[in-house]
Amino acid sequence: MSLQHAILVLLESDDASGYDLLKRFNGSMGHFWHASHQQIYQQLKKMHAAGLIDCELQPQDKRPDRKVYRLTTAGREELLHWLSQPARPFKYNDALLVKLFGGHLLGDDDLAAEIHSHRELYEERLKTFLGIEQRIHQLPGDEQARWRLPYLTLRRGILEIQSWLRWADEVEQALDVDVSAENSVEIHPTA
Amino acid sequence: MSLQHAILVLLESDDASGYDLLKRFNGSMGHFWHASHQQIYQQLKKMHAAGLIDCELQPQDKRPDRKVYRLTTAGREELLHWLSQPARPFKYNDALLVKLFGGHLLGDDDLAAEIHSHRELYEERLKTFLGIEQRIHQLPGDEQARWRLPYLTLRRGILEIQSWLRWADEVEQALDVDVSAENSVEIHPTA
DNA sequence: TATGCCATGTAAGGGGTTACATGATTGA
DNA sequence: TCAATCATGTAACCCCTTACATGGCATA
Repeated sequence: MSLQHAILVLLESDDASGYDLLKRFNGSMGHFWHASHQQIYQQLKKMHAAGLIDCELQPQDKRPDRKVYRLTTAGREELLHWLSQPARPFKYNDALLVKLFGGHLLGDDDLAAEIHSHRELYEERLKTFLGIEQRIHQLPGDEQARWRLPYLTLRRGILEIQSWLRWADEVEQALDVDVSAENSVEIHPTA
Repeated sequence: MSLQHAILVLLESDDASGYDLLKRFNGSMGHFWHASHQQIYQQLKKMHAAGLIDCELQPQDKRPDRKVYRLTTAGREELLHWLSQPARPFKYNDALLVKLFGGHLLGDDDLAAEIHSHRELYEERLKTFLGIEQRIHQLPGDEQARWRLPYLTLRRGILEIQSWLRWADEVEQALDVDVSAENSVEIHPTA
């Protein structure tokens, strides 16, 4: 039920098309909310039918038409109502940890390889987030003030990934895998 | 599709009823997998129909009968197959951060109060996890070895919460709310 | 020539949530 | 007496995923 409210939050700060929203879910909101394009288009349809958002068709030449959505009064009220209620605590459902939990059926190096590939994903994301943080720090003071709350959510993303990486270090130590040798197994086989 | 595999992992280490599984999802797996009792019973029915698990009925006096499930060969194969494939990266969908992101529609003290109530949840969980960690540390060496992988998942839970709490400190500083005065507003109003 | 971006959708099916339902025992 | 624990489920609904579908423009 919260994708709706995530969309309302985004539309409150700016009118947008489904495609715009998708990009924002992959961008400024990407570290704490995920949504696929199908989800978004379906949800927009429902919200429009429910009167929470208006739609204006913007024809473009050489491009498909854009349907630009805007909050209605009812949408704004729904958003304020949702904000006034306690947010539901987050539910973790992490397949990687299920795998590790049952990992005695696998070899330690298989587990280490899995951790390693996730690590690469997280390291890349961390770079992106730190880049965004840099850009926010370089904004003039009043602009920075406008980004105060999104900045705090970004900080969550950064601290989260850093903690994940520290955990991955622990795991790799525990699995006792020589990471530095990983790419040279065939060249320098253990004697 | 992964609840199924979480159940397979749990049944691999021990036969269990739906109710047992529920307790384990709230216990040793609680920090990385959540499942409701309806979800579990429905899933068990499907898995039984698919031949992944067997069921034995254990009558009890003064208690409802228990249906105890056990992996079949097909179930074990499915589990091994799933383990051999890369785990899907985790998807964050955190309503609290959506709220903070759109929090300019709310007052800073409302936001701080929300963070505060989540903090209480997390602090309690951290205590529980640290307690479990202590108990694992006090086990004899061979028992400790058996808990090696679940222990690593527990470490993830601990590091995760600690990083959340550090973030909450940052947020509370940024919101500039005097936390120590929170419970004494009526007694000592700001002059 | 192929990939990726722009921009929108539908349809089927699977998964998850909410509400409803039962009923005895034990401890505060 | 009230709530919690033990122990199971059904039914309706909503949400999300997967696959399918279109089609032009720009860049490598």
